[in-house]
Amino acid sequence: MSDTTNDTGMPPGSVPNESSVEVRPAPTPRVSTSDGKGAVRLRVAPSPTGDPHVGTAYMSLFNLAFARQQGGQFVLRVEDTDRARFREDSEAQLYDMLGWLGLHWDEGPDIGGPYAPYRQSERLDTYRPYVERLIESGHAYYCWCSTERLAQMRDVQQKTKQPTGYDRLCHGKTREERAALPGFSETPVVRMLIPDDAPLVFEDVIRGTVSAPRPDDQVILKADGFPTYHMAVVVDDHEMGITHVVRGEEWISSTPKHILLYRWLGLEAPKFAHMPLLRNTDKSKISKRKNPAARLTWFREQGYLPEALVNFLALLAYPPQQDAEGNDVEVFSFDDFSRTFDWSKVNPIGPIFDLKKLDWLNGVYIRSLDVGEFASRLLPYLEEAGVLFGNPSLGELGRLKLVAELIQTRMAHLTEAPALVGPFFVADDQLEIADDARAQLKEDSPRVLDAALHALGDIDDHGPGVLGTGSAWHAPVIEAALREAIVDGLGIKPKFAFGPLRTAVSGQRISPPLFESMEILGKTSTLARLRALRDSL
RNA sequence: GGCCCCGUUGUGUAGCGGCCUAGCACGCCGCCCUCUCAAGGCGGUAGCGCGGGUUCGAAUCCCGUCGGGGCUACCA
Repeated sequence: MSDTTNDTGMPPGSVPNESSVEVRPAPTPRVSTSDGKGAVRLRVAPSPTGDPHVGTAYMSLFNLAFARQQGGQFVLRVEDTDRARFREDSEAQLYDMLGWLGLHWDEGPDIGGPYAPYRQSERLDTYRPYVERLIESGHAYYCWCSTERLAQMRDVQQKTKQPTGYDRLCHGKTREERAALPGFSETPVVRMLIPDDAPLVFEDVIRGTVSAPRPDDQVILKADGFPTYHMAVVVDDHEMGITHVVRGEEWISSTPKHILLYRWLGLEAPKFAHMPLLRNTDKSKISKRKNPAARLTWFREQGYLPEALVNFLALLAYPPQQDAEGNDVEVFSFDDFSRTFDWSKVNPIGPIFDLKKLDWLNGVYIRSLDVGEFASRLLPYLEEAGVLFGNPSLGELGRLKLVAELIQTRMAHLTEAPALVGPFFVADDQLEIADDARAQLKEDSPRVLDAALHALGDIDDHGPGVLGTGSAWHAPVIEAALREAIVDGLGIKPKFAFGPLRTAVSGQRISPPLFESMEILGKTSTLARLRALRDSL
């Protein structure tokens, strides 16, 4: 078992105990230190065809957990063989998101490694000899059929309810012989010649013995000279020394092709683990079209903490951790997950990607952060919303930390911060009173506000220290004064006594605790805001 | 259509022939706490798809059935 440390999915409470709000240093460029000789080697092999997919993070998590447990390596390989769907910025986004999640790879296109290059488009020369060997040994053959003929053929097969599959028109023919027939294309592809006795059963580390459909004569080299996934994955996994192929269940049906390729090439096949597929609410395979959460970037936009997402993902199709007494523990770190990880515990049922538990977990992680750390995580969202700008002053950061303390138990998403924090960073005469807040003011509001103004005016806020510290302007004093004046004095129930004050101070119906808010704002601002609302009635 | 994979409360899971009148977490509902909203505490709701077997005994094993999903590309 590995004792390799990593910084993925920090557990609650393991954050640095830094008491100030700090701005993060720029990430230092990573360089691969892998020697490619780990006990086990796993990889994740996404294709850069758009926004990074949540499934990629899910696969990476399980790959990494096992690799770390075994003291092996985790490789990131970019499968960019589909030139039609290739998206330029996709790769950078992928690095960004996996890095954000703390799912770090030991080798990859960006950091190199002993088996570089890690981008398939840069490995074209690698595949050629393998394809040649297959053609020479008679396991593969050229095919000149045009896409039109292929489509037509499939059409007929489907209409006559025949199994679909290539009809081998080109097999055994020379270019000249084939050219005489219709549906000829100048640039050939190369196809596998699937034998009748192709092995259809294989061992899966999650599912045990699995049988798969009989493949047809799959294309392994495209007309544009790029290998298909099937060819590239087998060659690369072999050349890169991959010991465990972990991928989605959708690949079960093509595994026989890969096994055949390994066999023909005389290579040892890796172990296979087919993970269940994450689902939309309607149980279909999770898709960006049906589910915004299929986009990895969505989680950061929505104010989720990366450690919460990692924790959540580790709970999908996998049981929780257990404590010494055998009780379930749902909140845990990547290291805990990795330490106890076992393929046999993976549930083959495809879990529905339901955000409810993630929302709860996010709250749990938010509450577990040190206040300073919490405040610094708020910064990007506050800047995005225009509550704070560029380089906040020391005073602003100090105030933010005080406010952060009040709102930490009141948030499920970081995106909720601007609404809660905003009132503390707006000029008194710029504070907007929300319509719904104003609407719920009762006819006794003026009396309440007058009483508050009077009672608070008597509190002495002079004294040493910032924010009135050292003065009498403290939440307990403020509360006592207000209760005496309004609850006792006017005989108004607390619930109604403080409503108008809350609205005056925050502009909202719902806000952080009132008296603490007043303390942070200071006497001058508090009175100005109470006065402003009073004057507007 | 064909071939595969899968089937425990709304969701995620535990269960691997008797400890199951099916446990846990989230959600939901109610109560408590309370200056709002949260957080926290306490309690509650809801499930083995269906039908046959095997067995003294089945959520657990077998068969069928129904249901869901995946694949069926010069996409991954």
